[in-house]
Amino acid sequence: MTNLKNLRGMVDLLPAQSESWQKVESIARTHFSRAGLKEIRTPIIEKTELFSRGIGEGTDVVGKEMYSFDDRGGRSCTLRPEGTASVARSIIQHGLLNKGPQRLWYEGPMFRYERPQAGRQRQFHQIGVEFVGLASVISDAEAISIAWDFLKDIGLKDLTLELNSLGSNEDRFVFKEELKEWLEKRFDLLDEDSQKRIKVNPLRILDSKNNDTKKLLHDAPSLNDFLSKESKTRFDYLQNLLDDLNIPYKINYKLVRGLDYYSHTAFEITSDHLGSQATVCGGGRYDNLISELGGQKTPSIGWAIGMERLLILASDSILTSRSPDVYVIHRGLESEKLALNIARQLRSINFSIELDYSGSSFSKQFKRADKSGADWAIVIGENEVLKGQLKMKRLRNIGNKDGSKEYIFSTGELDKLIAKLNT
RNA sequence: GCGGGUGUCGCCAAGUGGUUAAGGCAGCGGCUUGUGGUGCCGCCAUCCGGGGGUUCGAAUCCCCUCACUCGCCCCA
Repeated sequence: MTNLKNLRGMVDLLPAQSESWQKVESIARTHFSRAGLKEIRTPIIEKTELFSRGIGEGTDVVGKEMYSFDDRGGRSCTLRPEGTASVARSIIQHGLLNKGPQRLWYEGPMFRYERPQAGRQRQFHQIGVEFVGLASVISDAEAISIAWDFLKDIGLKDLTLELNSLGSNEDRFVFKEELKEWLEKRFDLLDEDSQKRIKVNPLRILDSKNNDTKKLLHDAPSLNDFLSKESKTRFDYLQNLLDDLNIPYKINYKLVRGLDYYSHTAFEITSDHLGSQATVCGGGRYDNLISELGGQKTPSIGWAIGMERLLILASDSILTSRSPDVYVIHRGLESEKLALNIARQLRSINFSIELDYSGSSFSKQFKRADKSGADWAIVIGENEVLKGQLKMKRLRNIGNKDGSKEYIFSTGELDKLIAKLNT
């Protein structure tokens, strides 16, 4: 087993966890379908160009985190590092906007070549929502509220919604020049990373984690002061709507986010229980992405939640795994046939049944039955077969009304056994 | 790409130069030739991430390497 191990940062999802994932996914689906969203599934590999153009050449994701390779035809391909660009591409390609605005969700693996650490893997999973072709502030509020309510429903506590407005392209352009000038005057005081960023992406210096730079930035021009009247009104109205929905938020003027396509609304939902990678959900408005990729100008907003991070935070009720309803114990050839048959019949009416395969002693089988967590054991041995009977035993005391632990049914009256199971 | 930490059975874990590598959990078998959750007994690493070296002798010291992990950057 020395060579054949998983690639770094690629994680197996083992049976012990898959049930929790399914629960989360099922809750997500409920939320999405209530909100009238439709699912979209796109390939996990795209032309490299889609991401470099869509996400932005200057971003970390494109600059150093993409899983890119040439296929046998010499085309440069990339494992998707995020979902939005693919969704945008698909919408343009299939002319979906001719049918009106698209309200979509997606789920699946994403790939980023980074050093793995807590809450970060190279293959990770996002579940995301995109409202494409919607410009109104209500759509921002709606998108945010879907994320917020979903996370709350999963049982996450101590979440913070951080909110900012990046303004329009024009706002940002003016601000960027101003900021650049301000920073250049203080070039020597900046940390190395930030010095490099001045030319490429000065906005990103704003959320530098370097303490000295942070201090310095206290007096830097704020993007907020450069927002046009329209942008400001927009931002104010969004806050207004969130207030109405009783969704608490914290304005964070330094929140810029690492993908180029955002404008106006940008937000993150964070938790202090995640260690260093605090963001569980991130998103924003991307009014220029679709046109950037060759479509019509199409205002849009979306977000993505990291499944792995979500599951780190999920409540115990999501994480506990389900036991079978009934454990079937049997010994002997005839019993085996009957056991298989009974299991099948009970399964057909939606009971979950675990059948013992060991052929070991009853005592052993009972121990296993107990460990399985099942409430009931059905015991089928030679005596039972001879008498045409089934013995059913209660393994746990929950809801034991009549005080009895053992029940005997004839094989002909399975309905009585089922009635007992339902008590 | 750059820092810090760790690497002994499926999981947890003792052992820090002296040769049979504790223990617990899980697993398997038995006590109990048909009845559970307790208890008791037995089995379960010729090997200590890998490769070199030092030594009479190493899991324990040195070197290299790999993997995992936490953090930086950035993000989900």
